[in-house]
Amino acid sequence: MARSSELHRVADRLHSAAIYVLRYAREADRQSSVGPAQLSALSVLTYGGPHTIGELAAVEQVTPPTMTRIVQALHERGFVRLKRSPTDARVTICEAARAGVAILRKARQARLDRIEALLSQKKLDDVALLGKALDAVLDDRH
Amino acid sequence: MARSSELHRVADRLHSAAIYVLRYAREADRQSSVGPAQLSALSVLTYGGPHTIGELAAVEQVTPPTMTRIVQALHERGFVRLKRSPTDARVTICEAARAGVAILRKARQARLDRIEALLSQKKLDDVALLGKALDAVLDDRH
DNA sequence: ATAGTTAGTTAGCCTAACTAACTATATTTC
DNA sequence: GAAATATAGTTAGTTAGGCTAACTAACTAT
Repeated sequence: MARSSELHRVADRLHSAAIYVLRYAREADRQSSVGPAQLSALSVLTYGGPHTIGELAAVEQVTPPTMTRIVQALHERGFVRLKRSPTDARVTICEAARAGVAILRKARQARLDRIEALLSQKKLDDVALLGKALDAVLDDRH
Repeated sequence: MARSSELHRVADRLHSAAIYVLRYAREADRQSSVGPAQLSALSVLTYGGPHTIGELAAVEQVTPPTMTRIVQALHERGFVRLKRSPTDARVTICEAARAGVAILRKARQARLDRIEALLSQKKLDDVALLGKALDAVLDDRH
């Protein structure tokens, strides 16, 4: 457990850094035609396998109606397959379709390329240090 | 300049971490009644002093019409003061009002509290390492 | 004085978030 | 086994925040 003043300072720094990094990365999304909420849901389906609407809503921390719309948009574009649960007819199971996986990979790579460009301006040692620090502090959620 | 594979890995890690941290912090905004775009603009005005609409749009990396609306919303709520530039009648100068500074401080602190709670679960050394790494990698933009 | 540029606004569209209220299906309870 | 309740998802309507296109007002330069 960290000293309070240091915690304070790092929380502030992390907040600013997160805003800066995502704002920078988001510029890559403008090409992609699929918004960040849709990409994020698609990412869960691609790397985490099929999920119900409710599960997706919980993972993405949005309300069910919001996830309904996100999934509808993905479905209209052919990026997910939908089917009824065989054991519970209320439940809709979503699965990433081939085109969805492809678009996700592409959009994700565009974001990572931008962040990489940002990091490549920095010293190797500093980047390695950041890698180590992130590994230490963040467990593998999301 | 970092090795390509390491850059790759850190970019990915930083991306995930930024998403996670902001998603977590954003929960604090639900109380606040002022949206993130408004808060961010208010932050620029509070810590950076008066700016024109155009300057704000540039800093926040949004288009001028978007910033017009953000500033209008802040003005309606009494969080900013507006005045014409004395030297150029096209220009609108925005300045944080007392109520704006207050709401910003409160909302910002709520976000930082949440991030701090996240960090306080980690080891002191790891948090300090992250602080060092962020200091090294990010210069003081934003 | 007119032509061109710059600052900002208006209008209209989109995504993505919310709440409230609904339908359809499952489950529980009497 | 019927009624009551709970759960999964949808629909409807609102709000914030992003965009482009097209506009007005004001300044600048020729």
